[in-house]
Amino acid sequence: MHVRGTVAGEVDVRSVATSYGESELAEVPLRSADDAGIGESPARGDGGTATVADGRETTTVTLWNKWTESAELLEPGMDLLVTNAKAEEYQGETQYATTGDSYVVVEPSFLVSVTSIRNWVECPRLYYLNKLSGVPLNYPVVKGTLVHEVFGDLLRGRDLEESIDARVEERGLQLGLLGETPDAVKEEIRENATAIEGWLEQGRLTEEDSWRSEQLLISETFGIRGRADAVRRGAPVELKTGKNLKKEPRFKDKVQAACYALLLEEHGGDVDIGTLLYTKNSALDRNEETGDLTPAKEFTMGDGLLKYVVRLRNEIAAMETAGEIPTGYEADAKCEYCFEQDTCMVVSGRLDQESKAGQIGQSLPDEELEYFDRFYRAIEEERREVHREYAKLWEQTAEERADDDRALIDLEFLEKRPLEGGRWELRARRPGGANSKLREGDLVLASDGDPVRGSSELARIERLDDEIVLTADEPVEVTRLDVYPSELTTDRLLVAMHDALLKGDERRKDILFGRADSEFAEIEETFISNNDRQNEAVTKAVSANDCALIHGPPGTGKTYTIARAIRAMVERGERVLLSAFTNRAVDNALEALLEQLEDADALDADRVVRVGSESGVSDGMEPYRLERAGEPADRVAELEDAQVVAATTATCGSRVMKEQSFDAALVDEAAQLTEPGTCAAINLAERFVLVGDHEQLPPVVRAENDLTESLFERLVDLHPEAGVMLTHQYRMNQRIQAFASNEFYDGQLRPATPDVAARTLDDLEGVSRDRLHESLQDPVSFVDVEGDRGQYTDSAEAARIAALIEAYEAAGLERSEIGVIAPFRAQVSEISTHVPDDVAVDTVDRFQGSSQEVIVVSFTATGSLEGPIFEDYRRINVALTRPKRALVLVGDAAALASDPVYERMLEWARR
DNA sequence: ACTCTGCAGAGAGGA
Repeated sequence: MHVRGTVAGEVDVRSVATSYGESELAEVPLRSADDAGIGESPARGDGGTATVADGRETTTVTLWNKWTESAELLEPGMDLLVTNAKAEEYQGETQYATTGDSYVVVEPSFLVSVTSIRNWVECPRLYYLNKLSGVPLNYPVVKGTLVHEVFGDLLRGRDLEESIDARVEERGLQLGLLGETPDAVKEEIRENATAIEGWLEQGRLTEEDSWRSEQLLISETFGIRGRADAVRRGAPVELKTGKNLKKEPRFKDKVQAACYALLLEEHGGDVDIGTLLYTKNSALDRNEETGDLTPAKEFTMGDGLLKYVVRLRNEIAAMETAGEIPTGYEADAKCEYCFEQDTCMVVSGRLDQESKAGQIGQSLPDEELEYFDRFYRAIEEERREVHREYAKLWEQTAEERADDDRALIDLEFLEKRPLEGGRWELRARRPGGANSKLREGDLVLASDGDPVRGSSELARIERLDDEIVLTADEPVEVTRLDVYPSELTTDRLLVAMHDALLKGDERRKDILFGRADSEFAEIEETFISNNDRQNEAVTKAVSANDCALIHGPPGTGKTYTIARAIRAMVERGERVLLSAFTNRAVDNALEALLEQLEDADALDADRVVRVGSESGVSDGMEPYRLERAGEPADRVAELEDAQVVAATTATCGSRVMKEQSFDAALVDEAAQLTEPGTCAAINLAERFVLVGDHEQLPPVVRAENDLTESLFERLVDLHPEAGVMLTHQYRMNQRIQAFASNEFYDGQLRPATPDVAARTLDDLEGVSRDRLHESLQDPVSFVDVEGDRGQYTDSAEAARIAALIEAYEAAGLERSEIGVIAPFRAQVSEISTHVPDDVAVDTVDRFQGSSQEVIVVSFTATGSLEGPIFEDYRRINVALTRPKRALVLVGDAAALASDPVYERMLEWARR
């Protein structure tokens, strides 16, 4: 029986005399988890789980012997799972205890990766450093990855030479940055691969092996996840590119294999053999002791090792839950043999952390230490949220996942087709109307219906229509797709923050912490002659020695201003990075820049490069996209000769981009970026320019924390000397802009020209306002609809909106000139069923950054305006500033009048 | 209570 609950008090660890001698035990007071009884862990097919106490009772679980080590880690409030526990009656109360078959798992919903455990067993500090500073681009690692890829290909039956050629080609850019030539790399891989091939041949001679490569495994019981290099007859095989002439595998390698064994056990396996393949071992390296010729070392995994691995995992989970930083004393590793010793000492010294290796150098100033602490915590909170997403894979039913738009379920599997190179193409049909946040190009968990316990594979969505096309390493009979929760972004945020504080130069930090003002060079040049503020913005951007901050309200020409500034920098011979959070914003800014450069004949378009994935980059910018595959020298030349490089901030944190440096970084939509996110871009440049509007929507974060304020917003207050606000807008009729201007911009926003101020629907060809009902003839109107009281949908509003669209069409408008904005996604789909397809209907959040001739806003609130979505007034600012010529607000007047800001909006709309 | 974009991935190795 499995016992699961929350630690309810202090844990008592002591020794007792038993018939077997002296034993250690820990008594853990356990309370049932929030809504379930103790022990009510997720139902599993084997019937091994039972409810052991009802309601919120507290009981005691006794952990024996080695498990007391995990008990010492427990703090009240942590979750605990004990598998195969036995029940005992004690003074009329049911208590529980571990048995010889038990595992004790601390915070089981915290998913620890196998790599983390492998690093941790070497030294907990190594685990921490790896997380904090990432692994830079280096040849041994790239080579290791290549050998693994070739190994996978061999298992899938691909020809060796073909595989090597293809895999080396794919990594052209990385190899180029490392200064490697394809021939030399191929030769090295061939050496490693020969060992693999020979060993595989041996296996084939003796028996029929069943293989799986690169299997993604998640364990809800042990709280571990990872990707096994290969699985042979249910047992893990780990590939190592290095050499090991000892008789035994390295301990950390054994631990790694044991992790996969645990994961496989949960998937129905029962294995006690692990294989390590040291591919640099060759016949020439005959082991003196054993006469070993083969690169493979098999070892038997005892129960003890598997339990040890779970205890290691518990150490990580407990430390992360408690928010502690490891010191290295947790392990008995010797620092003098450690490759990371210097880094470890420097980090310890700079961050004033206790460390076994000792400290070097001066500690950062207190305010920087405090900043580090705050953001470290915030980023780790985000990571916990990603872990919660994982937990939902098994905590929620397929239907709940589908309702949350996190999964596509009940797909009809159509076919699997082998692709060149050993991969597979999978096809499935989805039932009509099914919706999800999955998009083409996304990485997903493709499963046969159960992504955790069933067979699942990491796959890429190639096409997403009624028919879905996927590519994957193995042929899963896919009937369900789940969003794959990735920690990549969190990892990169942490590294960006680390780099900003520990690698950033002092002058930059003086600016970030407000200890110095930004300085500007003298420039006598007019860049934009018809808009003083834009000209001032470009001047500041170009002349800043440190930073410039451009505040651009809706329609004020932010993107044009950026493009003009970059052109000026390029003309001065500088190398410039152009970045933003979203791919769309990067592509928009890049498009504007290309127009500028073309007009000015300023730069060969060949020297503009867009870095990003094929699915992220828009079709229009695809010609500028840097291809990663190819001849190394060519790939690297294309990147390094580029005078302008455009990439999202997430990509700026990639290993390839971190090798690049720039004179200036320009970040668009900077108010939508977290501080560490912004740092990922500006870390790469000598000086930076942030462009944005903190009166529009803030960064998207999962947890409520310090990440919600952008660096842009903080610096705007800190550095008035660096700021410029654009005030002339080129989008809205004067009547439309009035409310936003007064409410959000102190009345400073004004039409750039009389034409803009006076623009109405009548200016559009074939459109006449006279054909509209009188109540819609003003540029701003309000339609009072008493809603249907639905929480997130309102069909009364939706029906009314459909009628409004017909009215606008009757007045001569094209459907594509009309946009409908609603606060909730549910209402967006409700409206979509009422209006024709070519009318753009979307959430406020997704409308940010675009505009339309006519905008209809559906407030979707009846009676009152309660709910977090209405609390952030920046959202109405975005909604109301999208139209050029006409704005229609649809909603319940009584509800809107219940909030002062919305009430003022109502007065303005009704005039 | 809601909004929701990025990322190839996790692990690759050196005494």
